[in-house]
Amino acid sequence: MTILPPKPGDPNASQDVRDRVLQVAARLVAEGGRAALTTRAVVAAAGIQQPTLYRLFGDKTGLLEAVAEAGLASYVADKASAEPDPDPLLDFRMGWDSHVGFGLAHPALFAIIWGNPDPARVSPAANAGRVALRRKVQALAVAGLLRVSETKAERLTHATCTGVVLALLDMPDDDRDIELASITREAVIQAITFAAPATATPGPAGAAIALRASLAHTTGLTPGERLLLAELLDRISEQA
Amino acid sequence: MTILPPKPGDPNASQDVRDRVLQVAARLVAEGGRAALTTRAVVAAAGIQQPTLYRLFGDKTGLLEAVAEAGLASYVADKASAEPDPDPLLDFRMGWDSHVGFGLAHPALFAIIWGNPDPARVSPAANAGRVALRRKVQALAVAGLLRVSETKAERLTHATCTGVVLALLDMPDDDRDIELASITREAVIQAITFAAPATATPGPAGAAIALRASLAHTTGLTPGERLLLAELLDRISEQA
DNA sequence: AACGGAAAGCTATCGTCGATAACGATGCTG
DNA sequence: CAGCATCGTTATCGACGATAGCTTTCCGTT
Repeated sequence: MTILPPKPGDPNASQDVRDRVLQVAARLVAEGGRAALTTRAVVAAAGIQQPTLYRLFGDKTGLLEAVAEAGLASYVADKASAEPDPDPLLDFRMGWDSHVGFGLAHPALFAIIWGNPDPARVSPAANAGRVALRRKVQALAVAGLLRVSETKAERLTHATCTGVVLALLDMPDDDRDIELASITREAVIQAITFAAPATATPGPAGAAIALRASLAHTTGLTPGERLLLAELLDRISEQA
Repeated sequence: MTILPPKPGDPNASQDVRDRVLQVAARLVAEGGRAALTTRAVVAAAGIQQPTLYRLFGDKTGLLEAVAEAGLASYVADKASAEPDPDPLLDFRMGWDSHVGFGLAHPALFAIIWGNPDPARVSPAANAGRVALRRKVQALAVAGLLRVSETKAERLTHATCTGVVLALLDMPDDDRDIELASITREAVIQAITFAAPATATPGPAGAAIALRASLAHTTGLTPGERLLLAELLDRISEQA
């Protein structure tokens, strides 16, 4: 007459329980951040006891890492099902966008995995992501596109992509400058490969930006004219 | 016969106590990370009681933010004492390196401020850093060096620099690829600035002249808007 | 079919943490 | 001197991470 222990005699009941705990924990993290992941909340929601939780995951850190790894694994499972694109550059772009997508879909998990650096601990989840990145960088190198060492390219990509996602997560979710991700991605490609720029640099934008910046120091304009001019310059700037 | 309450009747004793608490808290964070910052450890090391701590900082989050702000403030105080370098590009590089230096000097504080995104909360410490960055980007724009909008340049710089520092902090401190910081810095400069200034003469007039010259190549403007913009640019140009 | 060992479950508990209520002491003000 | 505000002090609450010790259940062996 307990809650619902699925089957006492199930041979793979352990794995079943473990999956259920991970599912519950992932939901708690997604809803309330890492602070909401308390052992008591997990055991209550999963219908188990605290000692069971500790037998499964060792301690709370183990649970957290298991949640992170499972979340990342379930995300890359969809992406990695298809073999990598033959174009290494396109594959690199897709990998970048996928990583950004994971961050936006699982803000708390992303911040836990990549927002709390600790040289001592090696996170299996972070490792998995790094391996995927290394493969894509290696493909670039094989294609002769890399202008820096593989290590440098990998580190620069990982660092900038992580920074972009954290910056995006710090904006209100209904006002995220998602363009920031693609702009940075192309900047990274520019920095590590010989690939030609995807978009040519327009002429007027630079001057418009410069004038916009010093607009406050202009004279001879009415307030209305200045406001109108600012709007026009902003539009030209964004065309870049 | 207590430990050492500095002076019961001191008029500015409150500020004195607050500073002492901040100092103790900063030391605890630096030595043991954010987990070591418990209210009990702080009150014991500072020789005060828990209610005093809560009267000073509201709650633990308030204490944490105060520590972060004080740490960042004490760091930028040294740097900002001198006025910015006249060369905006050099000033930008120095700002980047200073930010990286702060991160390496205060790993725990950096991770707390920039590694845990939360759109709801506005961290005063993070704001201070952002203001400093905005000034430097603005100087680039005024000099006609910017090829993207100020907003984009600021966001890209902030995101990548944060990512680089977090990546560096994730390496063992005796094997940090510090070159990663400068490589990324130059990549960012490549991405957001022109190699050569876009405007020959700095200031509004020069930018207006440059934009007026390339006005025919602008897109996204109606004929009426283009005509109006031309008139405004002509008036600004003549102010030179 | 009976038995022994192993694995898992359960209850109860410990020490720590963040936070606060309630009281007392002190100094300033009118 | 009375009143008030500020600050220090004690005691306590509920929640948390973690664990000891006992009980139950299951499976393979004899």
